Amino acid sequence: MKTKSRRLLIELLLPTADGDFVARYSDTGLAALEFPGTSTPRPDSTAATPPPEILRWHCVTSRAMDAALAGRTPEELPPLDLSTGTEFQRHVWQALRNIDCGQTRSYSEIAQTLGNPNATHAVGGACGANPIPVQVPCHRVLAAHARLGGFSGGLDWKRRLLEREGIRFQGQGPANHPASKIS
DNA sequence: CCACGGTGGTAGA
DNA sequence: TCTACCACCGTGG
Repeated sequence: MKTKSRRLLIELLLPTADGDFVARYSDTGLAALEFPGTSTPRPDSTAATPPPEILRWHCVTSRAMDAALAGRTPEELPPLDLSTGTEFQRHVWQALRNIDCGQTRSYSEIAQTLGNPNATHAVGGACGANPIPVQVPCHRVLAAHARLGGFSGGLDWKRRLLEREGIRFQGQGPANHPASKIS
């Protein structure tokens, strides 16, 4: 394996009802997804014609986004290239993928799943480093007591995604709530 | 080594 | 309910 030949990053515009996302592909699959307005305003075209395979993946990604943004589980996903993260991060991302649509987990629950019950804060960091938001559902991770918690892409997006899935959450009270727990 | 987070929990105001 | 602080962890400088 020497030099990871994944420098091949092709950017493609991904129009949705919620705006134009930008998808980036490596030679092994979808490597990143960016919310509308954030970064790369133009996918650019200098990169000649993308390989047919990538165009096919992009098609799948497009359908997957339409479904996800509508609060449904995509029927098919393109191969995901999550090789960029550290091992810990990849474990977290994998755990995120195990959360079904409409369900949630807390940062500490994810930490427990990884067998590292005290790495809750680190889990938050890994979620923030998630290169493929929406499809790798980092938005389904809430803080303790179903509090909203944070979100790299902006809390407005997190709320929207959760609402589309019919998920209920507490107002983002900045403080903790020792009382009334949800069992 | 140090500082910083998408945290969690406690203790006081 | 909100702020202040501490404990814990993985990352990056």
